Amino acid sequence: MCEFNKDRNSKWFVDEKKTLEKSGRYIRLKNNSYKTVKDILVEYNRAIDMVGKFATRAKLKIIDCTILSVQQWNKDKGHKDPYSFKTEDISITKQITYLNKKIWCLNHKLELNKTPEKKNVELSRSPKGRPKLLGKYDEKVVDYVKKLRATDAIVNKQILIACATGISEHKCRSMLLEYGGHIALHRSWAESFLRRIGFVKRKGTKAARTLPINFDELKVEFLGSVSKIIRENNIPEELVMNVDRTNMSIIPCGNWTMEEEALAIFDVYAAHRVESFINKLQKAGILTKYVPGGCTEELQPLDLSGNSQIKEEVKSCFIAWYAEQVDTQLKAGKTVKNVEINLKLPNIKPIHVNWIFQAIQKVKDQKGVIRNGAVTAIKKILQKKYPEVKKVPWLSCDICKSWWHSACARYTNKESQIIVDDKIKFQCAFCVISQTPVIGKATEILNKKSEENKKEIENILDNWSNDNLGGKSTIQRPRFKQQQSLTAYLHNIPTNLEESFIYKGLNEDYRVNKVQRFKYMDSVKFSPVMKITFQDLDSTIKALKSQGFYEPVTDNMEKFEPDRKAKVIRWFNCNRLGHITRISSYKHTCSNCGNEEYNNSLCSAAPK
DNA sequence: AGGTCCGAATCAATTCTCGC
DNA sequence: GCGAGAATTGATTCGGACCT
Repeated sequence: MCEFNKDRNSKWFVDEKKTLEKSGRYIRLKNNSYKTVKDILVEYNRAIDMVGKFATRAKLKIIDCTILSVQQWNKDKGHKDPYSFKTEDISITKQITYLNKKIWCLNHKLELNKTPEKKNVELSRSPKGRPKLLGKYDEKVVDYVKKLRATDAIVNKQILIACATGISEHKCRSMLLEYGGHIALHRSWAESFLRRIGFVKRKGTKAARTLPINFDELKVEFLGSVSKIIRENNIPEELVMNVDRTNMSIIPCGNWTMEEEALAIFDVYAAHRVESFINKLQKAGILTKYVPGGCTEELQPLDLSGNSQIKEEVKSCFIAWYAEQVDTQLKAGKTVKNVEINLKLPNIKPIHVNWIFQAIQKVKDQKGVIRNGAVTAIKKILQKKYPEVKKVPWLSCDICKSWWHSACARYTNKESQIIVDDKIKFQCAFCVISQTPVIGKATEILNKKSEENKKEIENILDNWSNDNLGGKSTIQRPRFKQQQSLTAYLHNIPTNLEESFIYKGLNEDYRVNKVQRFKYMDSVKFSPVMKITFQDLDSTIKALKSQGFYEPVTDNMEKFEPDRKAKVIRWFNCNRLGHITRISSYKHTCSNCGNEEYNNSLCSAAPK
């Protein structure tokens, strides 16, 4: 707002000194030009700049200046001759009018530049829901994928995984599983990602082949030159040959140098049964065998093993290559949106051939591949014959070598897979019962039922119960170590017992070197397992034998695993061990007499 | 059978709301 | 300010359909 300013630095028209000299109340115009108006306008513009800079959402309007009469002011204050200020009034009115015009212009300008008013303004807040796997790099991947589609490039899950791996490798590789992080980019993640960003599947199309614009000219020229060559050189018709290349058979048909006879197994694809082909194989000393028609998928070992593995290997080669390309380009300073990878055949073909060689080399080293294929074939036939075993993973007992359905062993399919993959020791329920020290002791007790051994039984029971270490505590030798090891492990030791306490207690009977409590890797909490190092082998054996040590059954364990307690189950219907309803095909059996298809309620026999 | 795909269900990780 | 539970949203799993 513009008003008469009494500030002593003001350049406006108030001359305080003179008026104050006379009465201290009167005013008169000191400066009669527009110069001071220009100074005020500079200040207004500075204010507009400041507001625009720091208060972008503020609405600014400059209020115009009211006309003031010097005559009236001085008259009100009791001036003797207020009308002597008439000329000053005319001058000041002109100045104020000029200033107000300028203010009007400024206000009009502010109105035009004003940003449109936003309704329902949202304040920024943290995103809700589960955080994205790639965190802040997710946006980069979104940018890249959208850019790919914008340029009509193919977007699929493999490419997405590859590009996300590449970007992650460049930005923060330590978060990837292969570099010790926690992130593994799987197909399921890729699916979820594409769904999240609103991508749907479309049928891929190829650009239509278009003839060159000058095709007619080219055709005339080409045919003309061919006929010219034939004519000029007198080439007979039968010597005009057309040469082209086509797909090559995977099995080479000549130049083989095998000395001994070999066998090749083919499926009944027509090309494999051409007489000339068979003859060539025979000449090379290779016997042939055809998988019966309609059985290829059951009996072709390659289909059941190698082929899929090769494909997997090639696929992983592609992902690694693509990720590397993205990483390299980002390192070279390109932005995510500018990364371009040449997937055209001339570029990709030679690289692809290398991948195939790599894959074959890798699979070749896996000696079990073909054998597994054959096993799968047998399994398939079995599963057709016995549909109840379909899709149920099996576990082989390390001791008695019997096979158990994972469900019967009370493991989920996932757990079973881990047991198989990690070669974790599996003992069936029967073996666990017969092998555990507890049962061993119990059997020992039962065998001494006679009256004369009563005292001995009490002794065994007393020794067995060890209050100091907790009733459930057991001692075991690590199964992956050799027999001569001086170490043993105490299981189920309450976590409140300190190492020094155990050391002191054990040293009373055995020569112990060191007692060490294990801690969990993730939570750093105390584990109930303690490692004991004895001073000599005699002490070790003595300690182990005292707690019912049993011989290790496998010596190929790669890592220490605590004993898995097998859960023995019995199906209520057939009363057999190790079966559940879904799998059992046995008939109902009476739990009392053991007879099949006999109703318990009608059976009067004593329970067996 | 094995691979692929899809959608529903479920799990997981986070913020928001509300009562104390 | 704290904690329980609701709400929200991303990730993962699972089963069925389909194809070769």
